[in-house]
Amino acid sequence: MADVARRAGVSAMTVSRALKGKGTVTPPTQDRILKAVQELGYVLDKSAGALSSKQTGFVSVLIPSLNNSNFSDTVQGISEVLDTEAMQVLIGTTGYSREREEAVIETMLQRRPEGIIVTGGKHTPRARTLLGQAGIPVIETWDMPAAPIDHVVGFSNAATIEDLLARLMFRGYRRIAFIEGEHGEDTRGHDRRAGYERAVEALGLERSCVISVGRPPITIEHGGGAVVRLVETWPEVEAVICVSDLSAFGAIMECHRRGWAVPERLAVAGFGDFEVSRFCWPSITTVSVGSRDLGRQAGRLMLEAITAMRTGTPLAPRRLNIPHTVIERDSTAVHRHPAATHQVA
Amino acid sequence: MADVARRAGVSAMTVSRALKGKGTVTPPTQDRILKAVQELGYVLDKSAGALSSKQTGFVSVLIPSLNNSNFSDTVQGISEVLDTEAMQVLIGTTGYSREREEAVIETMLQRRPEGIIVTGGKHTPRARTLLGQAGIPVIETWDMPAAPIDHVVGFSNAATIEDLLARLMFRGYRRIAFIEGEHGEDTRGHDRRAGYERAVEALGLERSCVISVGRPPITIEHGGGAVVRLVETWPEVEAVICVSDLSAFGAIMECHRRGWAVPERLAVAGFGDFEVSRFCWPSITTVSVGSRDLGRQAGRLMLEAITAMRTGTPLAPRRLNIPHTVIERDSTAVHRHPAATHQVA
DNA sequence: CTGCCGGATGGTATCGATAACAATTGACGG
DNA sequence: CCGTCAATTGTTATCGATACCATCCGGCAG
Repeated sequence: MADVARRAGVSAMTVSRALKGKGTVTPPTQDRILKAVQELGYVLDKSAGALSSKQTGFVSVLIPSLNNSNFSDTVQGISEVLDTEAMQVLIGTTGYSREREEAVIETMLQRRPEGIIVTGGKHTPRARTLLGQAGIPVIETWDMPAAPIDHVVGFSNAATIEDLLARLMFRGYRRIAFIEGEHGEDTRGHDRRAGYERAVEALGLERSCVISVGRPPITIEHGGGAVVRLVETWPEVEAVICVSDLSAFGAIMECHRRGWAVPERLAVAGFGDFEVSRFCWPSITTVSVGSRDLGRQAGRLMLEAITAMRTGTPLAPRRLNIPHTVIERDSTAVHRHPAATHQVA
Repeated sequence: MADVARRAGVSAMTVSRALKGKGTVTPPTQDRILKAVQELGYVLDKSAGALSSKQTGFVSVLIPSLNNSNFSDTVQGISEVLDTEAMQVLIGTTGYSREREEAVIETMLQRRPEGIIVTGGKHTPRARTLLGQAGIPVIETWDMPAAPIDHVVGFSNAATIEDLLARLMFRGYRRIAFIEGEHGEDTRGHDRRAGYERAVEALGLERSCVISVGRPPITIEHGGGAVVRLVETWPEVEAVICVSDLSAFGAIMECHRRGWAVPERLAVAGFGDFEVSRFCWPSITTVSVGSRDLGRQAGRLMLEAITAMRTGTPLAPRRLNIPHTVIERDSTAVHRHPAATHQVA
């Protein structure tokens, strides 16, 4: 930077001001500086800038996996918003493990992000401590924890499945099963299953039929395996809710393979409104939470919180409840009950 | 850090050494320091460390989109390897645009990454200059450019499609079409199409039938729309190669919807070996380049290059050609030609 | 004509860690 | 009992930019 300053005949301080558009620099000076920058091929060093200004321009985002389009959509939404303020997203993946999450949080904090967005509301005690003491805004997403660390932009996973199940019941389905991963790791999946159990009871359905397959993340393949076990175990089941659209898709494809008509023999619903669900044949009934938009909202809240933090007045914890929508499609389009008269989307 | 040093009764330098396991610190001293760190809840500041050591521990990775599992798999592979050396990946997305790429590169360089991995071998002139002058290892992936900037870990997109087309021909297909996005943006898609054209000519097929739909990225939906246009335009076509598995999937689902049997009425192949292709009904013939492994190899090369760079002896440009595999599945399983006798996987 | 004011620019200290080198310590052989 | 060496720890300068305050300048009111 000193080189640039010399060449432009100004001080380093003025170069710094010119480069970030802040402060006041006379147009001719500005031009001379930019020209010098150009000629020397100089590139600003933000690490150094971060050190002195204490503003790293980073926001950390932790997600279970990049390979799940729900989460990568959320990241995209966050990035979109943060880009407008020249903030950069530092992505970390936790592999659906709380221990990994703790480790990743620790690594991330060494980079001094100005805020951190995590997926889910369940964390190891140490992770909670780390986040709480970091002195930066924290946003938990994709969940609605009872005792948030700081801000929340999420929804109740249980509630989404309760609504979905109610909708299926309204359509006339009575024997409704649930396909999920084995417990312990994927807390959001666990919550959805809890919602299923609760709804089965509340709605007075006959009994709950749950098939657990594999360790999270539950894949397309798991869905296929699970639906076979389901039909063998409880042939009378009329519909099944899968913990995610991917498993629902796998289940449907396996049904095709075996000649089980969907939805006639078995109706299938998922969660997450993945792109594949909209265009699958048959299209898949699902719950949409607007992953991308969820990300945007989290991003906006984060910007606000960071601004507040810079001003010295931390933002009081916010709690944004993202609405979800049950999207009924062809995979649950058989009306088994006379009360069902709606047109299916 | 000074606080920690005081509490542990040592100098800051010793704390620094203790925290990074480098140098030599007596076990009791080490313990005292770690205890002090614990008690004070101190977290190392790597930005500051980066400034003085000139090692940021960052590697930038630029991909067109997070939403494409090929690319997110590659990132995952890269991360896996870099994690072992405590290097962090800074992801940037370019939205399939070279202009965006140029802008992202510029932003990234301000963070002083120790290496940068980009997708594709086509860049704006300025982007090339920036990368070339950055003084760090550069790896181009997912392509095999004639004039690489530095290292390459990739393959020829054209060659993959040539092989795929040859395989379809061997299976007896003669009238083979291609579905792609509109040109100009997705250079890899463009290369694949070029491979198609070349193969059609080389193999003496009747003529090339190309349907172009939408701006990249080509989605599932585009595939569905394109296949309809294809069948309307050239009813005699027997097989179609889609620029990616997603569009192939969309095409197949649309065929189901319209009662066009796959592969009997129309065989469909894709590119990329997405998870969806393996479990789709019918399973989709595709070309696999092992995205995750490609990432791992790029990661390993990057580590080597960074080590070499730190030693002061830049690594001579390497050129890793990643082998691809045509995976034949049910979506092209009709044998139209007596010569075809192989078992389909 | 004088003095004040605000916009533009420069000088200096500093952010938090680490590199490089200096100093200290203890062990061991002669 | 002393000198030497290696292991351990401390001291100082520095990385590159920016915050903060000082300075300079021209314009304008009185």
